[in-house]
Amino acid sequence: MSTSSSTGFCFNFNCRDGSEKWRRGWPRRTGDYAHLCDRCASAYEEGKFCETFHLDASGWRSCESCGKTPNPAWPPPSRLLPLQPERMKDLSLKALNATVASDPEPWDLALNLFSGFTMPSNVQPRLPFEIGLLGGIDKLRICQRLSTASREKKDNPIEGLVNRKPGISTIDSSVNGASYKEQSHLSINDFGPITFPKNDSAVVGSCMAAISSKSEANDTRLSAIFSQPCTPSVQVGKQIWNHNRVGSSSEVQPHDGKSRGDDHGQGQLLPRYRPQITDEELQQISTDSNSVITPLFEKLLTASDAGRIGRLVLPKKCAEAYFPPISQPEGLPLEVRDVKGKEWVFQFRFWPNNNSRMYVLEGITPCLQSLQLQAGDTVTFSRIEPEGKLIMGCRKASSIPSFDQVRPPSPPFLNLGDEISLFGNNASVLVDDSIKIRSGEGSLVSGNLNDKSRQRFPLINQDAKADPKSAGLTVKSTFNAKKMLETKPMAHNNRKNSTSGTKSKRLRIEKEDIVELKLTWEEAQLLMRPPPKIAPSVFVIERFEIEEFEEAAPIIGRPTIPVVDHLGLKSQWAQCDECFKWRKVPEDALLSSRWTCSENVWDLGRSLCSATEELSADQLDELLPTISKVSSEKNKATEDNSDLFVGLEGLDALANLAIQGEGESLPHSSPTRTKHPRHKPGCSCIVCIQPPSGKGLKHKQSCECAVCSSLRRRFRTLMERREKKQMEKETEALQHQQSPKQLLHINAHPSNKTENSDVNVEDLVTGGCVNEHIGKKRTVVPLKGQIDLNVHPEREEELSPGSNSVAMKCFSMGTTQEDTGGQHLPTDTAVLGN
DNA sequence: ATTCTGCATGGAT
DNA sequence: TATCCATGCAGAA
Repeated sequence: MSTSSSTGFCFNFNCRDGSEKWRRGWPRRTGDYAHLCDRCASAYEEGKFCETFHLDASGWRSCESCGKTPNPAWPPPSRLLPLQPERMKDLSLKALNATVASDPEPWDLALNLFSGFTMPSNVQPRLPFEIGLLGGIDKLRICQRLSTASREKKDNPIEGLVNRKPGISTIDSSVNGASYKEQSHLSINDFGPITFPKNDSAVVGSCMAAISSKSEANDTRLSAIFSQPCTPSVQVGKQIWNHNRVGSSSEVQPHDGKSRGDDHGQGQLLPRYRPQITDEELQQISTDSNSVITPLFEKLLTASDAGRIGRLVLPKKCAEAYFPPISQPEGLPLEVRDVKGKEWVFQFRFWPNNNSRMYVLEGITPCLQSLQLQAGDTVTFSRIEPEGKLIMGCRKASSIPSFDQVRPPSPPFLNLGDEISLFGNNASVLVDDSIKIRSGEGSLVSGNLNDKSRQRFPLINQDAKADPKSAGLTVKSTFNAKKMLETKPMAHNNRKNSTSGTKSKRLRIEKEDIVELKLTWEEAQLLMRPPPKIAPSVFVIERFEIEEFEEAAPIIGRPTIPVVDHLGLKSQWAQCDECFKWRKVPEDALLSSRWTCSENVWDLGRSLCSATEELSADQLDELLPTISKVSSEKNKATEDNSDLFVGLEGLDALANLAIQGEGESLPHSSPTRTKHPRHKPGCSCIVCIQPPSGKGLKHKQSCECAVCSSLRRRFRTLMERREKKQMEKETEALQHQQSPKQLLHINAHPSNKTENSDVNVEDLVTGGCVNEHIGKKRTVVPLKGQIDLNVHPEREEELSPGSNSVAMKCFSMGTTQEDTGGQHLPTDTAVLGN
């Protein structure tokens, strides 16, 4: 075997050794040869590839350790792959072998050719299809399957291939000590593509595994699951469905008289149920090196699935294909082991539904909670051999491509309902008529021209730095991210994802799996900073000045208070998140959303919280008259809230605070104060995943998830504020004594002429915005335009009217200060020190 | 009042 | 149109 020199990884995906010296493996369709590391090349040459996933052998090879069959799906060692004559005497697949190619790429070809299904390149799917090896009373099914297959072959060339020559195979296998010799028919029920390794010696690649039996009944159902590679990583598993749980042969018969797996001529499982288990997940599932794992199917958890009802709706085809047949609605207990090795017993049952069945797994809540799964996550069902046990794996939503990635490509101009994803920040913007984003040069026109309170705005990662390079928080990069995502074909074509309806939105939101930082459009505006040294062009639409950045998009950073001193020098005041002292920073300083004195690199003398504040009390009062008042009001309310939870501890209290915050985030006077659907069983929002009864999924004290981190931060802020209560009261008293002062209009930047606000800047960024929501219980002016990411899209018009342009302009932010009446107040009025 | 249960409904495909 | 399935919902517990 020759060696070649190139960089990269071993073609054995499960090896992936990096090397510069490669040995030649199997010939590829390109005419080239797969390059293998020494170890794999040796294994290849010796035909030691195995279908068993050996944990201790870094891949699917070294079958010396178990003596099992070569991996049929592995890119075949074309000359050396031994057959398994005992198992596969005749599978009538030679015709197939002549049709499909041998190396990995033809798999892809076959995928596209046969099913039109393209796997994402970033996953290593195990796409099983089922070959039923039927005997006994299943002969009836044979006819049905063949019939079905015949109907389908015109649509599925590969099945046509199979059925063109319906093989009857004699299978001699030994499973769990039982030996069976069966005649078998091949029938592909699911996952149409089927290819088999070509053998240069014109021998069919060993392909079949998975012999199952049903010992009590005459029904012997043999099936093989083949994992289908789309990359050089190819793995195969076998399904041995042991029907021992099936109590009687009466249950063998499907309810509708059709064969199991017969789906009325629509023989394939939907792509969204195809398992896309990664090697890592397989490793997680696998308990020992000799275990054989067959991914069966997976399901994205819906709100209903993950809710407290504890019912997981199973895809009908999957349930009928991979779970034991049931004839009574009561179903059967089903033993399942989760990836942690914990054993569970679910009730596998069905409900009659529209002359059909709806299969569910009942009692999954404890398991889901144990795995910390929620809506948007994915559960996978696999079978592990030789135990034949069902294994339930999981994939957190954060580890799979975002829903956003499955959105179909859209033209450069975003349309209503389009969503922008802030790359890497779990942030999203629902684009509606309140925001138009121009593509192309990445320019942004921000403005709310005729809003109907449909604003939604990014969930800002509080830890995101203002630096656009690190945070990717500019709208420009956002859009680029979207475009990037659009270019990625996504195979996980969940039906919900392709819709823009209520459910899909809700699900998408739930999947976001992040703390719900509600931001109004105004708040978001405050967080936006013009790019340094870029002057926007300003135009006026309906009296509103709109800034447009042709060259660069604004970035998002910490709001500050711009000031101009008596010398005309501009600077900003920024408040430390830790000590709440105000520090002066340069005019063009861009601060992270969370900023502390330690980051005050411009004034090292005040780079510690212990350093005294530059401003005297009077100066501070002058700087922050309105803020103090607002703050005190908030604190007053916050204090009330905190008292409510004084008896609670830790995250329970935090969760309750969050619940309070959510509940109070919208005008409580309005019957539609929350746009969240009723918190009912099935709801998996942050509120509902904290069961009121105290049971269920809880975040541990040590939990560092985004939710908990944010809640802790909020709680800390809350407590700190409480300690400052006395000081705030004094300030408030002072405020009352003072005649109304000129409002201090805060803007994110002196040049930002879009809007002003008398909001407490700190609240916006330090998590105080949530405190503010808590405090809203006591405030008068509703947070018009408040963005509730749980908002019901179709009820958005129910939000209080007038939250559009006026809210956009006024930034009342829950204050009771005088309304600007929609009049534009130039930022330039926010001058301090003059 | 809450949870459980079984089925119905309706949107999506 | 038929089917699937996510979720609603009413009655029971």
